Amino acid sequence: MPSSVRVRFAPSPTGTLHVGGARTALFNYLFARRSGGTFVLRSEDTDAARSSREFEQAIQADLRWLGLDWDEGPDTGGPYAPYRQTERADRYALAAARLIEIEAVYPCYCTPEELEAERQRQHARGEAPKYSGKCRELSQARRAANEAQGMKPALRFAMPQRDIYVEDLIRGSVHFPPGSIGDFVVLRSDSMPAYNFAVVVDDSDMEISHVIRADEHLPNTPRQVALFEALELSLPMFAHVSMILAPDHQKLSKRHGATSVSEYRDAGYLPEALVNYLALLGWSPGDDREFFTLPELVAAFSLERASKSPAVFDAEKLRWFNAHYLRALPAAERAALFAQWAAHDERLAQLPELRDPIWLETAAQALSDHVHTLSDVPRELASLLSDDLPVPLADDALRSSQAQALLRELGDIAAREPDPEQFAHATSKDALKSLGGKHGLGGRTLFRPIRVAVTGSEHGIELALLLRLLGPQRVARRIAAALHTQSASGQEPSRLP
RNA sequence: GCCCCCAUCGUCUAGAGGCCUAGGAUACCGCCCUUUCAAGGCGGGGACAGGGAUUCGAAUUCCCUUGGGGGUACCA
Repeated sequence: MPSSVRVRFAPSPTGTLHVGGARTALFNYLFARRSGGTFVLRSEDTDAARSSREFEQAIQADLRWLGLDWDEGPDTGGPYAPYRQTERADRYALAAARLIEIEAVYPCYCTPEELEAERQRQHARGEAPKYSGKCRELSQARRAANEAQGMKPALRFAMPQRDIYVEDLIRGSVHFPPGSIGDFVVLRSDSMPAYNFAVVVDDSDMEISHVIRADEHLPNTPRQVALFEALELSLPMFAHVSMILAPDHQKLSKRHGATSVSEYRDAGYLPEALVNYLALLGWSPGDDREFFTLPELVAAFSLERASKSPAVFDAEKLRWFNAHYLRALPAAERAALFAQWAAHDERLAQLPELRDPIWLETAAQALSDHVHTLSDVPRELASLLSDDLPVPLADDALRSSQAQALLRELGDIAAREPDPEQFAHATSKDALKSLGGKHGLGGRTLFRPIRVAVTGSEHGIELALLLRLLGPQRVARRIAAALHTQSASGQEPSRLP
């Protein structure tokens, strides 16, 4: 049997791509690629008030950034075009006509206000808020009268009163008892299809074999199943993956911080980190592997290993993945990214170092263990290079006469060797050690005063590398300033114990 | 309210009746490495929601309770 797997990701372009949507898209993509099937992108844009082409474009850009490409879609076209619901009105009209013909639907003249009032009443009485079905029994005369008045009815599906079973690949057989679902709208009064109807028509038209979507759609599925059956269409397989929750176990929303893919891109996350992290939310490979490229995910993926329980989005772990991928980047690639991010920062944009590829590669290498996201880059570079940032401390480390003598000599070297290469050579690790030997300093008593003098901080990257990145002029300036600050603080030089 | 789903360390998860004194990752803590901070290595604390039932034996099967989430729209 030719396994023609066809799956779809069907976002509604009413916002940017959410991490939850990205994960759903990823699972669909992986399933399609794994099985040699087709990945379809469909735009569910029937909510005219909230949908826009801008969002549609933005979602596509985010998917591409993640590395997820689709075989058929609104932009690429395909044998089942169009892939935008607003362009498929004729398909819905056809299916609606069929439903009218078999009397599976009826016109409903209730206004939104009436429906809302009805829900209120049901709520007050402690009943399940579902449509009463009152328009179901309207006489032909009544309907004709309403039409004559110019009332535009919605088309409502008469939900069959029987058991419905949804066979779910992840959850097994799910049973919905008769009477638990009210009649729902299929075609709105403006002739736009409602979600449950459009989905069924499209999934059938596009010969979707597997519907892989988030758990929140499971309660909708019996409606869709009823529609499939009323239209005598063959059912796709369903797979409802667990939802992604915020740390407070609520639905992930803006108030929890970044939720959209573009926010993570703008915050300096790498797509491979986000993909890797998202893949492991609600799915596991079954072994202890944790790092996966997209092709490796394709090879490892299966729906059987998708988990049923909801997953909390852990921004810390995503950061950890990102730091890992940043460190693993080839040096030249990392340097280019660092330069790109540094260029956004006005403090850094003018610095000549940022146009020196060798310098950049050295800096990117030195800083790579200190950077979790690319947005850390400007801050790290600025604290390295900006002249107004680190104020040299009057520090214990600078108090000893040996340390001050050492710094004076290092300052002389910096003044004497204006050429960066020569200076780097003169301040290599070995050179520093022998310099320290001359002054009776070694280990921390050697490195700490230099570090404090040139950065104002006790912590940072390896010292020889630091001096090389700062260059002779800065080093000379900062040592002079540090010695000045130290003597101005009124502390007499003291001998080391 | 009603319907549906879910339930292992704080978090992501492994675990398909004996391999579990419950494994890995993250986060946290300690040690090592080291000129410091990181990174890395090693180690530590930390979980089967509760109660019944089935079974020689249950994290694993069944039922109930509790808790969490979702749905109940002319949103998707």
